[in-house]
Amino acid sequence: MASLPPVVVGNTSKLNPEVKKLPSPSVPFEKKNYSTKESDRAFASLSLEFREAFSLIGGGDRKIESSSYVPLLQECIDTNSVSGVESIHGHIVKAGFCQELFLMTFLVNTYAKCGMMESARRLFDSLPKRNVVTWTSLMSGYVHNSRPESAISVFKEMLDVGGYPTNYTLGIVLNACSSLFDIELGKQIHGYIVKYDIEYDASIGNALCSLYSKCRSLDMAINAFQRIEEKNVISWTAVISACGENGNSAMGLDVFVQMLAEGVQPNEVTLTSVLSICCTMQALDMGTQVHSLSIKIGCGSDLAVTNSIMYLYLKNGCISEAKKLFDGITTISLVTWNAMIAGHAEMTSLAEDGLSAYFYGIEALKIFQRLNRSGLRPDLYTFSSVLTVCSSLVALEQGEQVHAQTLKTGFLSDVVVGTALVNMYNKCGSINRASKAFVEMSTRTLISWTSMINAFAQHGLAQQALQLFEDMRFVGVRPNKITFVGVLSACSQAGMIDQALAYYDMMINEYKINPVMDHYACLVDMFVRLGQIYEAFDFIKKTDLVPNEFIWSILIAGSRSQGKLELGFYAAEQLLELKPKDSETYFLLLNMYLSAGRWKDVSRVRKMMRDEKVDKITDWSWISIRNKVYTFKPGSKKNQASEVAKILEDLHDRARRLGYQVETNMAIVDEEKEEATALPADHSEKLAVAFGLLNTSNEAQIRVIKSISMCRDCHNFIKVVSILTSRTIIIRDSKRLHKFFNGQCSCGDFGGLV
DNA sequence: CTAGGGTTAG
Repeated sequence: MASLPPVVVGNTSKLNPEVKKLPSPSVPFEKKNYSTKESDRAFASLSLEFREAFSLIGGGDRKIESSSYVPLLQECIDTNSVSGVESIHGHIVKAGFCQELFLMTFLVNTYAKCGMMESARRLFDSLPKRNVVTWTSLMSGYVHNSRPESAISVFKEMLDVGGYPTNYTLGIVLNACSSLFDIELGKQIHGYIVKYDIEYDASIGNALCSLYSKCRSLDMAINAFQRIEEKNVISWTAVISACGENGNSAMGLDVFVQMLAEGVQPNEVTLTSVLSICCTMQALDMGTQVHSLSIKIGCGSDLAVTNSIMYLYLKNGCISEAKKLFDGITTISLVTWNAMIAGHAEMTSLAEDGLSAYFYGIEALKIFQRLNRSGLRPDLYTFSSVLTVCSSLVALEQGEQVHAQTLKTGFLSDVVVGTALVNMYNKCGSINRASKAFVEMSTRTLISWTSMINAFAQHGLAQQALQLFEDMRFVGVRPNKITFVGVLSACSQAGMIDQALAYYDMMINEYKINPVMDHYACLVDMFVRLGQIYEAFDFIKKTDLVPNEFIWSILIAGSRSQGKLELGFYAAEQLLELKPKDSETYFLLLNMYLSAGRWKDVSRVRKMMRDEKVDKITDWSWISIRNKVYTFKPGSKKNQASEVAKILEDLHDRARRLGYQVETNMAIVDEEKEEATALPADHSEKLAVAFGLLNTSNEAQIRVIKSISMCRDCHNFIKVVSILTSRTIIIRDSKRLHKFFNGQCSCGDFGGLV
């Protein structure tokens, strides 16, 4: 168990040590007599709905007591009725109950709960006397209305006039610290709590637990939890959430099981926290059990619980279960919509193949449209997810529309939305607009900086990437391992070997970040780009690195372009062993043996493909023009006579005159197998690009998505097409983004190209 | 008067 924090005896002198001996907060009611006329007039001033409620408690009767207003005020809280509070307040004034401290306190609380902090404060200031509950009500109001700094200043005011805090008061102050991430004040309060030995109290312990959780100190949060004498369901829930929020999901689930074992009944809030943990752990089994449990304990229809389960199912690919839950919800909240959209957005990266990923993305956009029509207003969660979807769909037009919507609604100023926008423009091939979006952000997080650095790197703009990295360090943001992936890949693309090694060293020694596979991949990539393929192999051996698929495909591409065939075969066989179910790899290997004329190996690979039932590869491309999606398969007969085929033929002719040579050995053609392997394949992206050229204006960018990675032949061809047509052509394949312009590609003609 | 929850970016 971790030790308690040091007691900071800061400005706690005003805190009263007599915390345990507080005067009873409730003030006895004083009964008064009122004239009939007065009472009737007061009753008439009530709004209709409350007059009705009033008569139920005998409001017409002239002997009404001050406490009779409490249920009415409670009703205002429950229904969030602003006009109701004002009306009842008026009635109370007329009835002459303004001296009733208890009632006035309740009124302050009611104003606060209804979000009317100005009224609450005005009433508070007008009171001739207040007790600690009045003070606490006002503070709690500020916390609930997202004004934690006001809550703290009220707390200081109270201490200044000699008020005594209670455990409730301290809980609220801790809560305010938590919203402000003010760990310093939090520790002072904690010091006071330790000094007067009241850590055992649940309202204090629970608040401490969530404070430390929010301030990223899981040990302290657990410590606070353990010191609570009578742990209630809220204590357990707080500590479970703390585990989840601080990256220890497994412990969170353990604590949940322990809670059940100790016979503490979870409630809907507990289950939501647990479900959220299941989600991050992709623990579908546990989540399903919690789903059953939620039904058993009667909170199966709680909206937050349902949203969590729905999201869990989505993230685990159980679309129909998620849809069933969604359809069963009677009042769909914004969070429900957001979870649906985020779930589908997530599916686009989890999907097995590019084609299904694409359809999940389309589905997410459809849900977003339905949300817009439903009358609810999208928020920052919605916009961030939708922008991510636009990124994976390379859907620039939709992305621009969402951009406009974020501007109009004011959510553009949110840092997460801003970062999502940077990524959207980047992944749609527009580095200039990505950079503009980044520059216009008012605040930036590590993720924002990292996104922009990686964006520059992906576009082959090494200098800008490195400059931005230095800017980021200059403003004091600490890079993480993903930042270094951007930095190293920028160096590697530009062939800056010395800088790459220097940054690699900086990462390990200055920032104490252990290299991961992506960093190695950058360095291997760099050696290969510089033509040092044996150095690349040496580097792998030297680092005891077990290469992953990405590294093998870099080595394959390098070996092929440098004519080191034996290395290429070796690497390809390794890749196949690593990904035995990957049809793309089989075709790659097949092509390599075919082009080398190694027929024995050709038939061996063919046999393996038959055994594994790999007989075709889903080469699909699609292009979106004016919000309509067009899908293409590799050159099938029906396209031969079309205008698309004509354009393509013409482009081929003109490309040949510019020196382009067809590579005839690429076998990525389905259906007409045997023949097709010998023919220059019109892979799907060629058709999609031709279609795009035909159907857009002369200056427009062409943006195509492809389900598998581009082959070398198509890559060469499209480069030439970008010269012939003076167009920018963007192709996002399964591995990376290719932005072709004036005969060049942003990938630097490299990176797993086969 | 009090404490815990669901959905966002690399």
